[in-house]
Amino acid sequence: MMSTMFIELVDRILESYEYSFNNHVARRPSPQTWNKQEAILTAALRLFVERGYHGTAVPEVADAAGVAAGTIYHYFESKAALVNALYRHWKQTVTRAIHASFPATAAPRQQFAAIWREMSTFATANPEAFAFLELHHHGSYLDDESLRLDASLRDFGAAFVKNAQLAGVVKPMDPRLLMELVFGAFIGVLRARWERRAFVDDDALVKAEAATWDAIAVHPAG
Amino acid sequence: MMSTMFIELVDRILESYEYSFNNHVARRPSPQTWNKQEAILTAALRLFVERGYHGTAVPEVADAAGVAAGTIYHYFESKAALVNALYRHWKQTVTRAIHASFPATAAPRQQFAAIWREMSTFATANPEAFAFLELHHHGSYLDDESLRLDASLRDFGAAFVKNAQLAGVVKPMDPRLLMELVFGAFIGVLRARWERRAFVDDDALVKAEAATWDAIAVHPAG
Amino acid sequence: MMSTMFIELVDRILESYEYSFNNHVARRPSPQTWNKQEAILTAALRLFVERGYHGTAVPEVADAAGVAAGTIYHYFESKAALVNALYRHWKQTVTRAIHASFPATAAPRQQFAAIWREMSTFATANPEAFAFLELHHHGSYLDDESLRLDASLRDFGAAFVKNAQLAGVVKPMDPRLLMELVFGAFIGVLRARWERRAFVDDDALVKAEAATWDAIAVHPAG
Amino acid sequence: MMSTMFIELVDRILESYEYSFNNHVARRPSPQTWNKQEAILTAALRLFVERGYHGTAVPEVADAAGVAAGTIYHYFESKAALVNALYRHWKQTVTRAIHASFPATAAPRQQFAAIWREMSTFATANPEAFAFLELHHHGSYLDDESLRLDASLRDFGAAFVKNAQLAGVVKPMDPRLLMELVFGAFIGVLRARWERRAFVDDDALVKAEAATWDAIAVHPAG
DNA sequence: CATGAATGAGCATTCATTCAT
DNA sequence: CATGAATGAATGCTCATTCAT
Repeated sequence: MMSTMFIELVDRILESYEYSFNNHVARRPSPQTWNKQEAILTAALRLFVERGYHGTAVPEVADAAGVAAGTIYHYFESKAALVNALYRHWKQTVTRAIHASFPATAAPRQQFAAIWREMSTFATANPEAFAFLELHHHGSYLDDESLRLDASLRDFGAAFVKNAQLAGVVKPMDPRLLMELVFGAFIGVLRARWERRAFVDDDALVKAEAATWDAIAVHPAG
Repeated sequence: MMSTMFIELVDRILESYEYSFNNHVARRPSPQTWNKQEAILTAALRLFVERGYHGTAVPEVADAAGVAAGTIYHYFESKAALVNALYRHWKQTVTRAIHASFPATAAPRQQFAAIWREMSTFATANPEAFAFLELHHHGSYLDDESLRLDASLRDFGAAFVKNAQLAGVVKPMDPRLLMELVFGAFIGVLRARWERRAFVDDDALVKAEAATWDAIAVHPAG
Repeated sequence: MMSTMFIELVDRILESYEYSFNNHVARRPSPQTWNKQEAILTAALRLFVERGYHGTAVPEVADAAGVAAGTIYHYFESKAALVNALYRHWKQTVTRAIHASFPATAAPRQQFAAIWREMSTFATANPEAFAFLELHHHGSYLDDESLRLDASLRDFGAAFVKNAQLAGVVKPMDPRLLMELVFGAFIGVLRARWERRAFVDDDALVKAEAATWDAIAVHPAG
Repeated sequence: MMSTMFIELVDRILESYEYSFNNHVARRPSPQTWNKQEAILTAALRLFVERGYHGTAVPEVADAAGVAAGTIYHYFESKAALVNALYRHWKQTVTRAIHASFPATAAPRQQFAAIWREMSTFATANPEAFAFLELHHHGSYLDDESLRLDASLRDFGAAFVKNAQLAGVVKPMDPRLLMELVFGAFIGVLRARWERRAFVDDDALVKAEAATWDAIAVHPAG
């Protein structure tokens, strides 16, 4: 059974979907410029992943996007606004996907599997976006709104853990700690795949999911 | 029982202890200059963690270390040599600590606990060093020797997992995957502490260790 | 009579006129930016002559040209590219002038006078450019193309000497040696004027020409 | 017959021999340090010729000389003092040699041959020193004393020309101009050898001497 | 909207010189 | 005398941002 708090959290997250990456955009683009903004974001994603934020020059992004350097400043107030828009866009995408597929009435074990599966799907379909979001340290340039989005996904994870603990199937520990442990394990596996230190196919991801569930699950002979 | 391969790996790691962070230092310092080199390394560690490699200017490091900008180039050939010396120094320190306390004849469960305990001790005693080593993407500026050191610690972890699998106490999956999953979980927990998203004391670390063991352990009823 | 080899050389030189100093320029400038590029080249010429290549700082060139330091790098890839563009521009100018006024069908004595006159005109009209081209040691920063241009002018001189030797009016010695001797004498005279060690007007240049012809000419009684 | 003026000039030059390259030296060295000073000068000569004055770092000179960087400042007040000492040393050496072998009572033709021969000998025996003295533009760092030494050799040359004109064997032109023309021709030939643009052996030098004499000589049918 | 030339502060690095030992 | 660590101003060059077109 779902706790009230969890339900409320989920609602709050749904509301936050309103925040698009246009929040920090200099102007509201007309349809025909959409392609240019998208081209900029796509180029920026690749370059930020390849060389990092500080290692990527704005004119390089412009070149890769096929636009002039000045054009970037029509769509984004600054380099920092660009990286935040990127971060927000993809963080919302993954958050939305997780939530959309979350089986609110299923058992925690199935919910866990669903979350893991959704993150796997996202990381497989958008490896650069996943690398950008989770494999980099976004030290100082993320703004409050970006950090809030990140926190909201973690809140969701922690709420799920708390709920599962109420159901008695997850270890009675700090839910935040367990949530971070699970995310850490997932990221560890995906980073190993990204950095080609391990061969990780769908089957391996499913097995890793079962193993990670074991980490937080209550075991008969614990 | 310990496999031969595992023993050999451990020996190779012991040999690699010879490499000090003076390997990539421009000049061999005399005793009285040691303080200056240490001051540079300490300042660089803090700043690289705070702002990242590309986000930190060499003159900033010099200021923080209380030396002139040019002095850094008496001790390190370049900014890249400095960050590699730093990386190597701390990676060796943690590798050495793990190995020194590794109970080669104990059961895998105790070995796992020892590794986790040593990493916890290191991360608690040197939080900045741990953040530097594990929370950053060390993209393009790490050299082969630094990468080798990182790989050697992962080899050790994978060898441990393989050995534990031979003993039948760890799940029969790709040992590299399990190793990365465990490291990821550990880093996740420590990152949560570093970024103040969770209160993680020694007790919590011990509990997290038990949970993470569950992730890779074979369980009676699955 | 003109030797075939000489004719061919002259043709090759004519072809090389295609190479403008924009060859090594970072971007192709639009008409209105021409002034800035020219301002940079003019300032660089003066400063390189006054203080030498290594003795001139790029920001000094920028100041003298009335542009920002960074602007230089819009027009030239590097300081070395700038000095090569400068060298090439003026070397081509003088080479072109010599060739354009070369009386291919005249007697060697008149050809010699024409070459000398053209070099004199150039050195008088562009004293800084001549000083830059001939009074400096262009050690390590000249690239192959620049060296090729220099060589091509010397080839032309040597070919002229060889041709004049065939006509029996020039001493039967290594034509390259005679050519270098003549160029050296010319540079010596012009350097004396540049460094104000002698008063050298047009009349003096004409007399010096006659004297230098005597150096290579066959004399009745030796 | 030798003019009085010429004799007096020669005397003044002889006096100037007193100025050794120790004039601008920080301390008067004791015998055992002579080697170090010499080592510094030898290393500096080579490096200044190879890379130019501004292109050579003082610590590089120290390295090449096998001394510490600070040691150079025991012998020379500054980098400029070092290059001036070097210039003076070699300029005096060549001046002394020319004068020592100058046949004061011989005919101008023989005197000319003697000067040329002495310069050839010097340039052959000390190619780096000759390259340093004559093939480089010593723009801004030569001090008055160095310039005076250079001027005194040119004065000698001009006086010789004037004397030969009195004897009626040299063209009646500005003697300074003829002197510069002759030096220029000589330098042109030697530069061609130094830069390997022509094969110049002793025989070629003798022939070049005869040619250069023709440049300034009065010819029957001029 | 879009451009890209222009800016100038900031970067990593060098190097002439000093000075404590 | 001799050293070489230390300095810090200066160098060649980059790059986020602006703005005239």
